[in-house]
Order: sequence, then C-alpha cells, then structure tokens
Amino acid sequence: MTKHAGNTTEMAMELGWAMSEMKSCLRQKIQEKINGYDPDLSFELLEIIGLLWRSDGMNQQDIGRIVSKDKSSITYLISCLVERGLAKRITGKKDKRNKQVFLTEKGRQKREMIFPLALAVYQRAVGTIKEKEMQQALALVKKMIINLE
Amino acid sequence: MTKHAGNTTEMAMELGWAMSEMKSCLRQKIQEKINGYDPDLSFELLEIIGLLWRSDGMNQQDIGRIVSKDKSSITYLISCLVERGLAKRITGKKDKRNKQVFLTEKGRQKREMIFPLALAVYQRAVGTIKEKEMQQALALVKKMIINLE
DNA sequence: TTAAATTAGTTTGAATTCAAACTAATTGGT
DNA sequence: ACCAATTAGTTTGAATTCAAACTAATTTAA
Repeated sequence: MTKHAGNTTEMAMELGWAMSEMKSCLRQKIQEKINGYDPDLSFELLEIIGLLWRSDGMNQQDIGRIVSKDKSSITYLISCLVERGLAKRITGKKDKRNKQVFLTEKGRQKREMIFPLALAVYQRAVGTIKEKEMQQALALVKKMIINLE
Repeated sequence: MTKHAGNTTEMAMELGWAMSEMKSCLRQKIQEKINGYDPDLSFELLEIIGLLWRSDGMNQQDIGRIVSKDKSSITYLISCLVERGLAKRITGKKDKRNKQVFLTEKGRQKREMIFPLALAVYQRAVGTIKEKEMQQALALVKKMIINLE
C-alpha cells in the first residue's frame, strides 16, 4: 500500500476519534441545558424522544436503526420513557410482533421546552459551516458505512 | 434563521446519526475479527491498547482525552488491561499524581496479530476515498468541536 | 397444510459508561 | 511558609450498552 493510502487510513482513525469527541461534547452541552428543566431526562432518552417528536408512532426496530443502538437497548430506553409517562407502546394490528411507540400528551409537551435547547446546541456546532460542506462530510461518512457492509 | 441555515443544522443531526452508525459498524466488524484470536479483548479495550501500541507510556489523562472517555472509564479499562497482563501502571517520578501506562511484553506481542486486523477494517472503510476528502471531513468535525467549546 | 426459518421484541448477564464525591499530590496566591 | 485552589486518578452508584438466549408471531418452503 502506498504512503498516500496509509495517510487516508490514518485520517480515518483520527476521524473516528474526532467523532467520539464531537459526540461527547454534544452530549455534555445538551445534558447541561436539559438538566435545568428536566434532570430526569438524559441525553440518551432525548435521542429517542427526539425521534418521536419528529415522527410519532415509529416502531422499535426503526428507532433502533436510526440511532444505531441494539434492540435490547431500545427496549430499555423506551421502557424508561414509558415509566416517565412520556411515551406508550401500541401493538400493531397487522403484525403483532411490531410495537409502535407514541408520545403521550406529557411527552408532546416536553418538546416545546426541550427541543429548542437541543437545536441551539446543534446550531452552535454548525456555526458558519456551509450546507455544501456539511453535505460532503455526511456523504463521506455514509460512504464509509457502505464500504463496511 | 433562513431555510438554508435550517438545512445545515438538519444535516448536522443526520451527521450525528451517521457517525453513530459508522462507529457501531466499525465496532462490530473489528470485534468479530478479534474474537477469532482473543475473545477476551473487547473493542473498548482495543481502543486503549491501540493507543499504547502507537505510543507506549502515555498517562491516563492523555489517553482519556484522545478517546474522549471519562477518566473513571479510563481507570476501569486500564485496570482490565492490567488484569489481563497486557499493561502496567507506573507512577510518575516528577508528579506522583501522574500514572504512565506501559505495555507488558504480552501486550506488545498482541499487536502483531491484532493490529493488522483492525487496520484492515479501517482500510476497508476508506475504500477509494481520497486523502483530500477525508481531510475535509476531519476538518469539519474538528470545526464543530471548536464551535462547541 | 404443515413445519422450518425468520423476525420483533424481551429478558438476562456482564461490560462499559458517566456524574459525583473522594484521596493524595501539586500549584498558586498571600 | 502556609493554606486555598486545582489537578490526577480512584471509588461509588446508577444508567446505558451489547451479546446471547428467549418467547411469540409471521413468513417461507416443501
């Protein structure tokens, strides 16, 4: 393998670390903001309820696919949301194996206060980055995922 | 905020998901390969010992900074490596708060077999992606991190 | 039509994670 | 010189994570 190709692989490892750092920063910043309003809502729970805020009634499998968590983790986190009265599971009529997760009224209401806080952190992360640049980074990460499959 | 800027923030969220997916894929692929040789070495432990393979004698704080894990997680993972006879802690002479983590002979030997496996997965992820493209993605993620600080 | 294979979600067990509080050591301010 | 503030790492507790095995339901193959 050429030195050139070696550099790209080296950068891929650095990208992995940078990605971990970015996720860690986002998580801390967002958690800090949420704690002021709802200390019982963790960043992990927010990832799930955030999906429901944008698309109520998703099934567990789809939720797991989007956030890339094991289905047993999804079961655990959804149970936490249910325990907190923020969501409920409804068994599918057509396929009883399927369970759709819907927001409760309380869960919907949380959106009003919490979503703008999380959004603001993402906006801050974006700063002056241009849409074209973000698009290219997204496409590259997706390409790497495809290469791994 | 303009629609344009809204799209970039939306893409930043998608980037977050894609990054989680990529990490999950890397982790599974690498773990599969390692399991054939050393089922006792998890991907998480590999992240740490991998750093030591490239830079023996790092202190715990620096290790934590690079992989973006809480210092208590670093304590836990290093203890696991020590338990497995792969690493040892040496207290710094100049600053007794500091502990450097060195590989044992056994830990060094693991590199020979394991490192190429992990490297191959990264190489596969890179595929035909060019150095310039990877560089741009890395720069963007780093910019987002800076924007969050 | 029946049975095997597959799928969606749950349970279990252990590993990994982080926040908070702690100890011990060093640094900085007076 | 002394003490407060800070730092590096550890401990504790609880949350989160995934792999494996499970149950129940659906799909596929014979």
